[in-house]
Amino acid sequence: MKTSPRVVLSPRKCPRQARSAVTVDAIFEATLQVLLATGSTRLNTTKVAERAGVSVGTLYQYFPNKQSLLFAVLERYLDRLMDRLEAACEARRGGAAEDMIEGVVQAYLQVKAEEAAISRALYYIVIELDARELVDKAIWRAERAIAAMLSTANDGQFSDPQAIARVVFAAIHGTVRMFYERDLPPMAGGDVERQLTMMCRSYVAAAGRTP
Amino acid sequence: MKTSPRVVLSPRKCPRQARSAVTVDAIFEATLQVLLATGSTRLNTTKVAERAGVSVGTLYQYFPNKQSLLFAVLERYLDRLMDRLEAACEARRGGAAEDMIEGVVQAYLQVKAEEAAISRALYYIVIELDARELVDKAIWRAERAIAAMLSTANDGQFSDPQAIARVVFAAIHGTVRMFYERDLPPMAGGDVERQLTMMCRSYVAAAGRTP
Amino acid sequence: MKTSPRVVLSPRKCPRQARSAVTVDAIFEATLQVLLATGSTRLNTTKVAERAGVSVGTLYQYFPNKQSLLFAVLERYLDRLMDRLEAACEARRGGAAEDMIEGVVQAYLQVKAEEAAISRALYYIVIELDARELVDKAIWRAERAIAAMLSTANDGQFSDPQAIARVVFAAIHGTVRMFYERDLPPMAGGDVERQLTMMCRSYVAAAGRTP
Amino acid sequence: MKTSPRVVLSPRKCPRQARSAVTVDAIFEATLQVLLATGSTRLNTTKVAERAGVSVGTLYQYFPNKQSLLFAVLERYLDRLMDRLEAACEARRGGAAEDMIEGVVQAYLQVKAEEAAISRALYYIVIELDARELVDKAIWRAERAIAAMLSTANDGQFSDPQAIARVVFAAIHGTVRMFYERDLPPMAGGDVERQLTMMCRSYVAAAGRTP
DNA sequence: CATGAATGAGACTTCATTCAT
DNA sequence: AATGAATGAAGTCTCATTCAT
Repeated sequence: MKTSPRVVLSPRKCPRQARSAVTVDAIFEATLQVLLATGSTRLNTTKVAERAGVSVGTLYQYFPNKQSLLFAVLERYLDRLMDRLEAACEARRGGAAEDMIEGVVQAYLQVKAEEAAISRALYYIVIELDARELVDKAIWRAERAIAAMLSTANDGQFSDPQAIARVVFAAIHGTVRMFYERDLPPMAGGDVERQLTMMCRSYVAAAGRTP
Repeated sequence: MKTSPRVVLSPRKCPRQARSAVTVDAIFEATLQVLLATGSTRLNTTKVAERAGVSVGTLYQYFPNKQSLLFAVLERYLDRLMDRLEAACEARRGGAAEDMIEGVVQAYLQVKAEEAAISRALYYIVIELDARELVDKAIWRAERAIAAMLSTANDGQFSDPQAIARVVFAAIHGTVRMFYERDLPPMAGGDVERQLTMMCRSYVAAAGRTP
Repeated sequence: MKTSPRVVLSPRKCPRQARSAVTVDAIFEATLQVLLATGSTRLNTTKVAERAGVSVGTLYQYFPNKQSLLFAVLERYLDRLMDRLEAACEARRGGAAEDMIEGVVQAYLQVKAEEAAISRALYYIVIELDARELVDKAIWRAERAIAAMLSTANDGQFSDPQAIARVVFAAIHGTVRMFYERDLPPMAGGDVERQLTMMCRSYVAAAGRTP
Repeated sequence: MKTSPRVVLSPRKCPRQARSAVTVDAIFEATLQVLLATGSTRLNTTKVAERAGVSVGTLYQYFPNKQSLLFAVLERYLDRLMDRLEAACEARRGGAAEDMIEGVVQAYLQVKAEEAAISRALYYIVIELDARELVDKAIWRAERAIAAMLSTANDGQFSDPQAIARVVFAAIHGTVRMFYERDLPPMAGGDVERQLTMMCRSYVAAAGRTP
């Protein structure tokens, strides 16, 4: 896929009619399926359209080019992922710092376990589109959510919750990626969680706080 | 007319003459350069051959197909990376556990900083080739090196150094990846290092040890 | 980047629109023309597409690969050839055995004379594709047609018409091939026919029959 | 393989030294092996040289190009085949006409049975090189041998032995090719022979003779 | 709006042949 | 003489995108 010559990444039109929304949804779903079934290299617009039960022409009415499609799919995925993380953080506000962190680890692991394959496949898109901005935006959401949660800790105030959140999220995300990217978690799932939790807890505990 | 191919990943022939070795090296080097200059999606065998100053035919005399070339490049990169990590671990044997870990963090950050771009570009190859085995092998080397180092700690024996090593490496690797994959380290470099160090130190400290 | 192909011989899609049928026909026709004009070794998909007045892409939309194209062309040719032979056999039912055979010889020679060149060119395809099955199917049709005709002989019943048909067809086909494959029939056309007819007549006469 | 621009078909040099003869023989043998093992499309000079245990360069010292190699291989094969047929004819001189013919059928079937695969593979070369002349020469040898044999019949003189020989050989060769080209002779081997013999005997018997 | 046939640039790969060593 | 590394033209096939119906 060629990337250079100034490509439009935003979808062509917002589906106003119900029918359109269904079509777009089908296309999104089809993209993921093709991605999983045939791999990212073999993904092409014709296959996606076929799977979605529409013609290529129709696909191109909703997305001006392949990149915009992938971009939209990625965006939607990240949005939903972060929605869930935010919800998890909100649900845990007001507890003890270490417990809150434990909750985040748990939530993130669970979400990722459910969709390890999709996650992996989409990573290809990130590189292909150089869609780092989109990922950054997602990371910011995650950090903000975690930081906001940490601010409500009932056992002391962090001097820089944002910084803590940043490292905690990096550690969780990175670790999880490392284990789930390999198909067989070489550690029993529970073990990863325990160790990762221990690491984050001890980090949070070590981070300076004013009571 | 082709009749029924077969995808092979191992290189085609070992260069017997001195001339050949030079050629193969040039091809490796060219691959990295093209990868960095044009991105992984734009990489094609013609460009690589051109950059290496040879003809496509020559390239295909050493690698039966594009995949085997990328595979070999990746393998070589990971080998060298792990060589450096192992050296760093060995140089720090026999210290206090937390200090050793600090050293590893430092070393890994340094290595990765030097080649963030290449590292990122190669990650695409991992996905495209589904070369997880190769990555796994590298990870094992890293874990073994760290575990071996931890076993020489002069301030107490870990009950399961392998497990500690695993999580520590995952955290370091994951965190680093997250920050370096975004071109601009959003944290001052020093800050990442400080926080990551703190996290790993506190984890190691928290891990059970028998004096 | 290709990952793992698979050689398919069946056509890719059935033309649904009228336009498609025209295209496919043009491609068939073009294949034969290129075959005759440049020889089988020089035949390539680009030339065929050009001759057919379409782009390579179009060609590949109907045939997944070069082999399937050649296969289809061969199949169509054999089908038509056998259609004509069957018609000739049917038209001669109910005569004297030797006369019927004479008719078959005549018919086959005529058909082949008309398309000696194509026939020769296609033979290369049979070898290249190892499309013996296709040829076998055609031979079976021929044998069945001849045997059925022989069964209607008004001058005695053959004990094994199938066996007679088999040898008769082999002799006719083989002999014809031998003479037409060399561009210049070294025997005056009439002479071949006369001799071949004599051979087949005497064979049929010699074969056991019950009045 | 390109065929047009005036290509030299004769071998580059007649091996004068024993060593050369061995090399050339090895190359011939290797060509057949590669032909059988990988098929005619995949046959290439490098593979042949490898199999023969020499380098491509050496191969090109004996044959100016690929075509001349194939040409030589074919020529040698046909020569040997006809040597055997001639021998068979000579051994049967002076018998009854029908018995002599029976002998030829027998001999030809036996020879071809032994090397059906090679025979088939070489046929490709005939087409690729358009080496009909070579084949014609072989056919002439066969016809001459059979005609000469027929002239010694002790039971009557044929008016045109050459013509009889021509048709008999065409029938035998064509029939045999038809049955052996299909891997599985659909008739029990003995049955082919019996029927073919009957056909040729009755033809020879029917052909005019002066006692 | 939808369809799907058509396009064609461009990617991968092969292989006959040469020539420096 | 022998070797085998290097060449590069040519062939096969893919796929994003357009447009007539």
